[in-house]
Amino acid sequence: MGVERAAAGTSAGRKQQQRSILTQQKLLDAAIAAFSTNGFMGTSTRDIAERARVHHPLITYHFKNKGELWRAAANRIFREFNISLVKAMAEVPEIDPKARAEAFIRTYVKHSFGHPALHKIILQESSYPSDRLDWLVATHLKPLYAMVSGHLVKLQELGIAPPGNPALLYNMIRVSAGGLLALGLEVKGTSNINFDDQAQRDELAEMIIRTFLPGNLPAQH
Amino acid sequence: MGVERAAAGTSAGRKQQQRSILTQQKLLDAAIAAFSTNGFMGTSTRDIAERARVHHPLITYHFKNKGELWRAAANRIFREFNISLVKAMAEVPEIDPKARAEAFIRTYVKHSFGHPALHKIILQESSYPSDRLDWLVATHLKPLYAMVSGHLVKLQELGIAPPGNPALLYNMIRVSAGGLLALGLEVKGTSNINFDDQAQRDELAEMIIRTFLPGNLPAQH
DNA sequence: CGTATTTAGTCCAGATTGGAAGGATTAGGC
DNA sequence: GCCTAATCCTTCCAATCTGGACTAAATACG
Repeated sequence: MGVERAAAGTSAGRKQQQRSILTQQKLLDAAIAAFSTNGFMGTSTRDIAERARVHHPLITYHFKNKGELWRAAANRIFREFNISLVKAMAEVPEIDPKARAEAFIRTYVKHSFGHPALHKIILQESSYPSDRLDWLVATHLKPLYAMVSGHLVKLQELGIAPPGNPALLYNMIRVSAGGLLALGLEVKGTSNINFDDQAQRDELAEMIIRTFLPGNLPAQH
Repeated sequence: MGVERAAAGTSAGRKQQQRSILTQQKLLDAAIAAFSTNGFMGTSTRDIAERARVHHPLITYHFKNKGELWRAAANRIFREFNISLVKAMAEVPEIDPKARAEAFIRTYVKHSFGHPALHKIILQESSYPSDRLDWLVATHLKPLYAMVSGHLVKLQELGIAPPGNPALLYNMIRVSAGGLLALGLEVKGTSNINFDDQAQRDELAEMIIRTFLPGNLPAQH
């Protein structure tokens, strides 16, 4: 997994050099930044190379072409997100569904701010049909929803989350965190909110929890 | 107001011809469609002209340049939205704040689906700083928020809307409607939701109301 | 030290860009 | 029904950018 060199299949030869994986990292960082602000079509390989301070034909060398680079970038974004998620969820007791949901939301919000590309890429690709969107949905988005869906329904049954179509609810929560982030610049201009401020980020997380998980766990006995 | 011909200032001459305003309309429609899916930079004037089935130099003639065309498009989007809003609010009794808020949300959702560009344009422009974003915020977004803000605080005081920073709440509501719409293609792929279905749109509106306006009006006496 | 891997440097053929210029056409006012 | 301003069509351009191919130099690994 991870970053794979796309050059000729020389699996028997020497091992990958250090500087190679370094430039790959630089290219991925740059690609994520560029793609998430300008979209796939709006980004040129030259722009990416420039951001990475690397000569642009190296993209071809390391990633075969622009499309593969995009996919590698998306993979990294979601891999990192999944790691965050797994780590956070491991710290919460299995038996308390509300606490788990809260931890999920806090992690989601926190990670989103640290890695805005997570949402921006999705938004960019959602604006028109493409193979990339199909791939994104099939590879990353659908599995994520599948993982969360069951828990969400359970929260609704317990009266913790508001009733209604769970898919709608899931997406409302998602955009409340990620969509707001994507609108960061606009929100900053329109109201007095500035998500550079850690306190305001925390406030958003708590607000989402308060709004979407208003109920309490029924008393045990 | 409205569409203004940007050609040489011949205010004393004849009046605007019918076919002129027709092509302007066609260009505006096409511009809105193009800009909202591909963003300002990702859209070429030729693309717009092609969609409008009009020769591309006519853009220069009617709107001076690409930037002015974008502004005219944005103006039309928001003008139409405001008209929808005013019309809907006129039908709700002034004294019932919850009913007014519900009507606002229903109108917002309904209009968003009929005119997806309203949100897509904002999202497109929010992804990086630009004069266009500044203009959008100052001209349309900030006034809208200023109009709503007071009412929202009142709803919170009445216990109808959840407590917390009203600006955050406002934006959460906004993206729950518009952001979901912008993600339409993705949501369709990920879950079983299809916003082409009127019933699912209504369900979204009701869900937003249920979630963001959970409280009831205190009994009068 | 040799060799496979990685990088630098060049080049390309084509497409696209926003916009200018000038002649043809149409419609509105008289 | 004409005359003229308003509108439209056609053509052109110069600049820039596109993704990617190709070769030679440089570098690090074994």
